[in-house]
Amino acid sequence: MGYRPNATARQLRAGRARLIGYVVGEFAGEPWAYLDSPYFARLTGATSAAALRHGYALVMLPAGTLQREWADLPLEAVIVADPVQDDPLVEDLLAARIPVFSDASVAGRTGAHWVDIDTDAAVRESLDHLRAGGARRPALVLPDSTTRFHRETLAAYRAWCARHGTPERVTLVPTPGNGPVVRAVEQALTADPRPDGLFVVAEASPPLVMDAARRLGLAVPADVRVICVSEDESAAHADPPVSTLSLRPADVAEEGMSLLVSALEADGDTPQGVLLTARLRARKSSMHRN
Amino acid sequence: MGYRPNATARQLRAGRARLIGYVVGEFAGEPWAYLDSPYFARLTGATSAAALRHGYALVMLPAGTLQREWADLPLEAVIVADPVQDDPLVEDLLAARIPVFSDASVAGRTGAHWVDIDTDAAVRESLDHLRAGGARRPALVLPDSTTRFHRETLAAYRAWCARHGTPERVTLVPTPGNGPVVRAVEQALTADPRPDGLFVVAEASPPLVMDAARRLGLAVPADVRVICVSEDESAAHADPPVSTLSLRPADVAEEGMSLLVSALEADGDTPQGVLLTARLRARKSSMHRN
DNA sequence: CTGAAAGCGCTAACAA
DNA sequence: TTGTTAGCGCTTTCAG
Repeated sequence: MGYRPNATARQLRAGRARLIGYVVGEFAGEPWAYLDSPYFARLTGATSAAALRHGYALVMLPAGTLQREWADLPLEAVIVADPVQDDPLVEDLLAARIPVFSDASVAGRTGAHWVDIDTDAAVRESLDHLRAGGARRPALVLPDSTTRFHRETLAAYRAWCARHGTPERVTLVPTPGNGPVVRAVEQALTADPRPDGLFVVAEASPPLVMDAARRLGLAVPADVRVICVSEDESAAHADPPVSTLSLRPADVAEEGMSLLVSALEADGDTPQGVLLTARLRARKSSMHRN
Repeated sequence: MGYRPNATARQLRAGRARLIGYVVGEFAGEPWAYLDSPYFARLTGATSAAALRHGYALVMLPAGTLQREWADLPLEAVIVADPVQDDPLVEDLLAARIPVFSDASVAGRTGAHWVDIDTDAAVRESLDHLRAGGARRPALVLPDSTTRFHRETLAAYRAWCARHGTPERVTLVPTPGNGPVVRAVEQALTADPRPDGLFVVAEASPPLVMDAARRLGLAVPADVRVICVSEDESAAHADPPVSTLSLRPADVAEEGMSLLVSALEADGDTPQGVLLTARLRARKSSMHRN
């Protein structure tokens, strides 16, 4: 017959709603713009998938809001992807004794768990790769953001430059979006002396980065070797194919959810974390032999 | 003091959980791949935003699953974005008496509401625009999918060709992704006689479509005028800037959520729907004067 | 105006 | 085995 048990009543009885909140700390200005980023799109999808597989459903929350604005949702935990520095949301959540899952910036705090990328190793590998391709003066194009990954990327880049006795060439991108990033790339490539390597951390469509170099009359990789931090599949189809550093959103989601679920299930307040290694996909844009 | 009311108990008392499910009917093979599409990314974000604004939270559900797989979620309604033809999920939901919100393919069914794009008008406007730019033999690059929009696009294209006495030139793209679409574009552009207009409905990075034409030695728009159905912001920055037909995901989400909420609140079983007009953004890739 | 009680729909424990 | 009951935490109603 057509009987369907009442899910809410079961949840009340069980004492758990099997619901996990998901917020992105970045892009506070445009609360949902983060889905336009291939990285966050993948991360969000993979997180949903992993949650479902563990028997939890994911509730999408708008970036830049506080716990009190959706306090009437029975969330067992909240995932805060890429929080900004001293994110008030993280504090709010922790104060409300709601388990938080985020990146390494919450490491050590009670009720907080995390997964993150080994930024230092990733930046070092990328810059070493550019150097191996002949780039002696690699420039960095970085979003002007206080995300842990971006802060650490800048620090790692500076350390690398110091180690190699190379002056730093950093162009900050004020806002997300293809337009601003392309302008920053052009700016970086027209500096004097011109960089012979480019590490584009700000998210942009890789074909557009190639277009920018072409417009300036620069050959990639002969004149400038390029690596983009990107999950955008179009990198492989660009002309030339663009080397990418993948932050492995699918694996981050997978590993993170396993950790979160065991923490929830074990009722563990003991903070735990996992560190993953980024993956460099070398393509033609960075491979050059003199 | 630190008292926090139990959300589940309140929901049980209130008899409503203020939770709405969200599934995409397409991409059944890769349940979460839809977020890689700028269209669905926007649609998903905007739907979340609109839901929250109306006091509902959105729960992400994997494409290609059935109601029974997440039956223990207290969903007041489920949004099925772009269902495939005779989608079993829609039937499943309707049978379980869960209100469904989807596209025009569910129009008229009890407990179902919808919002959709006027496909016929959109296709006609696009092809007329290509023709006004001098394209006498426009070709169509279409995903091999049974979504209502894709079915109706094909029908509208055929009707337009018949009306103008032009033979049909249709290239079907077997699977989503930049690679397959770019190959289909190349195939379409190397047909004999070569088309002088291209309506790319399959989602691809617009700069890559320009790259494909360039590789074949074709000038855009002089040799071939191009319109892409795309929400990808990179279209505006491509070389040349690519004309796009926007399916207005943000407005679809907005209008749809208003309708859904009033249906839920009014307890209305009477089917209702809204039809929106797509927006053509003419850029250089389609503007040519002989 | 303050306080007690009923009941939302379920499940787990217990009684028959 | 099958049937009854208590109680999850809240809100609303009703009594004091």
